[in-house]
Amino acid sequence: MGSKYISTSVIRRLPRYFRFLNSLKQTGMIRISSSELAERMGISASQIRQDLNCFGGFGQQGYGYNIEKLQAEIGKILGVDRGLKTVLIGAGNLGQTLAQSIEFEKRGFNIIGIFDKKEALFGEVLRGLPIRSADDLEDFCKENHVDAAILCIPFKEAAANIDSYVKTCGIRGFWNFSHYNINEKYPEVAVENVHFNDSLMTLCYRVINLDKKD
Amino acid sequence: MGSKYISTSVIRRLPRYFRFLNSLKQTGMIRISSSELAERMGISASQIRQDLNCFGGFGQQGYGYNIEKLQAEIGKILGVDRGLKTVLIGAGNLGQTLAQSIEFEKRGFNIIGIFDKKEALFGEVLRGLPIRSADDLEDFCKENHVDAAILCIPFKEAAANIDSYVKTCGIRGFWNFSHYNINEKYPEVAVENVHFNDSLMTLCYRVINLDKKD
DNA sequence: ACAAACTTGTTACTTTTTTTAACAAACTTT
DNA sequence: AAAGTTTGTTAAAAAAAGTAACAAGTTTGT
Repeated sequence: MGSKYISTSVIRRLPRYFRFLNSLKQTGMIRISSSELAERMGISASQIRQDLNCFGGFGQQGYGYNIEKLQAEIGKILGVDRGLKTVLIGAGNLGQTLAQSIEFEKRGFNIIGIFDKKEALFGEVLRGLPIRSADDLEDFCKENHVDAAILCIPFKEAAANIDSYVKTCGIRGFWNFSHYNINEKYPEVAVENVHFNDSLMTLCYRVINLDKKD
Repeated sequence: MGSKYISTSVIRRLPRYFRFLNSLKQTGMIRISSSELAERMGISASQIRQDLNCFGGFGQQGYGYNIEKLQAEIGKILGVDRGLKTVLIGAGNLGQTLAQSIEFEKRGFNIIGIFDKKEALFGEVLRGLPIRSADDLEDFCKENHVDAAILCIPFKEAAANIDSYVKTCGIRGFWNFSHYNINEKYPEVAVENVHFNDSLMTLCYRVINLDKKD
């Protein structure tokens, strides 16, 4: 199997290709060349060809790329149909909203359990799943293989429980909404951070300093 | 005023310094050297000194940095007390959750208006503010100077209204939860994207390819 | 069937960005 | 006043990202 290391910037462009090709597909277009795709996406043709080349050859000289096939290939690379077994940890305001509004199945995840500390929430149903006690998470993970977790809990909770999540529960991927730095302690797991506060502060800086742009 | 261009990586580290110094402050520590801060944060002392140096000298040779003062300085650089006048556009599931659960005032923003297309929502109160009709946004922006917008609307809505937001409303900063690429059309405004779907797909790829890490 | 026109996969090169190292100058402590 | 710290700053090194170029394979038109 291709075991080549792929740079972060390449990986981060894949979802955009995936989405873009999807919209092209819906217009009925059948094929596209790297240069036309490049122009439409506002990037360079070289970059597209080089990005794709990390994973293999999906086009044909003189023809270009079949849009549907290319999208399918990128989807396969990203693993959007893997249905990774996933638990939502923290069913507060944010956790509930994510559970209700995101199409996890189309992005490679399958939510199989929802957990919270707060007794008042136990039994409430979200996305067809009952909210369970966080105390039952370890047992749940022993009974069900769990690949990933969505972490919608405060920093302190994350810090206190990360050992359990990684070592006992065997979770290998985290969609992390807390500010706890998981990779510092466990560099071997996959982490995608979504740090609202940092993102906001960055935006604030940028608005204030618009004159310094570029 | 310092008009030097600051790289994105530097800016993105500032919020983390800000948060970290805050927690140190709360332990009662008064001063810290770049090398000790570096060790605690898991980065290099060189990098800290160089990052800070982009904005001026906040420490003292032989002494190090006064924690409270340094945090205050970084807060000032980020503009966390600017209270940028901000509207929330889109008060659906996500918009409501953000409005309710994020401390905007502590991150430099001041929410002064909430808008949505959906008539059923008009008048409902969020964060002490009534949800207004999206049709009134332009008028609202003419009466109130608006610096930034939180965009919790679908791609198509964003694409259809971005001209109004930028040109008519004069909004210069976007916290963008849609997939619409604002900077492609308006490179002159500040944008912070939060793309849940892309983030999820990236995580999926990473979990699947954990063996290729590093 | 053949030539002209395209377009990819791939390698090498260039540019930019990011990180690390080093050290004189300045302050603190004893 | 001397010894020990630690910064601000410049320069160098390393890493990453992006661009260009082209041989080889396809398609299209005649």
